[in-house]
Amino acid sequence: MGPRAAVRPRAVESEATRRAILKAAGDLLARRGEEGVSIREVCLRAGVTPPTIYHHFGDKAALVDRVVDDCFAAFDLAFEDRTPPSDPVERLRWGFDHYVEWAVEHPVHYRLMFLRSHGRPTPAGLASYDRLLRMVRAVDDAGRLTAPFEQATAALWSSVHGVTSLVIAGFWPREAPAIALVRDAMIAQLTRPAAARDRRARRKRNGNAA
Amino acid sequence: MGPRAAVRPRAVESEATRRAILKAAGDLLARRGEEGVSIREVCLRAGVTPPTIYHHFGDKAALVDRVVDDCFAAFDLAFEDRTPPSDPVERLRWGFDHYVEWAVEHPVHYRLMFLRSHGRPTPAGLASYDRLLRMVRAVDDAGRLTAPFEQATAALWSSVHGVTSLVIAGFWPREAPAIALVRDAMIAQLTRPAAARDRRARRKRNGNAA
DNA sequence: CTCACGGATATAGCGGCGATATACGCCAGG
DNA sequence: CCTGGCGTATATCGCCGCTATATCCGTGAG
Repeated sequence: MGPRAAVRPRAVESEATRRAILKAAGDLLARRGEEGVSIREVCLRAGVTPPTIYHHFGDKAALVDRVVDDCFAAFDLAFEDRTPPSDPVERLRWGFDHYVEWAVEHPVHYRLMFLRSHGRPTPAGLASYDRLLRMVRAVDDAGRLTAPFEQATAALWSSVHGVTSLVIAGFWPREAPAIALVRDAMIAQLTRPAAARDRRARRKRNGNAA
Repeated sequence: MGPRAAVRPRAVESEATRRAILKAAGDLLARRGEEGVSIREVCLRAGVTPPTIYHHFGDKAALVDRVVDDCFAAFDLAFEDRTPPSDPVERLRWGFDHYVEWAVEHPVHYRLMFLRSHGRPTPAGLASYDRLLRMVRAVDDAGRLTAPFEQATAALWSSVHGVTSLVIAGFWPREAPAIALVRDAMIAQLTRPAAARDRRARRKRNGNAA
């Protein structure tokens, strides 16, 4: 920890190697896409040799899984960095839009996270889903959900995932008007307006809502 | 063309080779999945050598594109083989269910058709989309569409694609109740009930509707 | 302090992949 | 009968994921 650490302990060295591999793989993924990530190329960028990667990660799929974990963390952070509307239904709309926006800006990552064939829910992925669950729970707590809680959550996810996949795959332009149509249709069907007294109370608290 | 063709003309021979390659690639895709289709394996099954494939198709991606064309044809056929409900809105529901059903039974093919990164609309793919367009057009012609025609079509496609992708990817079981929830929510929001006199006329024509 | 242990890394190579330069055989038009 | 060119085969390139084997060196027991 002090300046004397000219010879770092082996565990520290090993962890640094591990990080270098993950960083190289992540950079490669972002720059050259999914096909651009090869063990040999990662080795060149991380300054290691293939057996080191296999020692740390097992195989290429496991390495990619770890990178995908980081993607989920970045995905979560993109929501954490912005302040959502206070109205729970408006928060759903806000989340929908930012979900699509993030995915369009990181199509390679989104594909790895949600479009692969195995669909194993990673811990980081479950944390992301938990954020959605909490958003829908807030609507339910306000008495404004018109469908069973889990089903409504799943339905909203599938809606935003549907439009996102079509944009990512290139079938739709990113400004497709159908995106907002799907968003508003699902929200209109799964939620009900706030009761009049709630709306009055909210206006009093917030001034003008966005 | 006659029985004299003991020595087949070169063009016929070549076309037979082309078909053999496509058949081998299609079988391989269905049996071993997307990763199982390799030029060498196709060669073994079709009884040809690599340059022949490259002569006929250019590269592996083009060969796969041709196979995907056949997938769209099979997809279309799955709808052609069944008789849809006469009510245009019920036909949407019927189409939604059969879309999901077909995709769940052919996940590898669905993935190639709709989940790849390039999303080039092939002629066969456009024909499939045309079927959806006609279904929505029928709703519009009955005066029962609540959104612009193209947007409503796109929104319906994205909804069914969303639930399908999540099932295909393994995030949802194929019997997930949210599937019907999404289906009915989108249809409820994008269509309106038939006018009373239309409903009476339809009942008189059809007896009891399904 | 010594030294065997074992975790971490390197060298070299296997089998398979997509793709191709080159060459050959065989049908078609003269 | 030539002969041009299309369709196919041989052989090979460079890259891939992965691993058997060997080496280095920090570490912990004596």
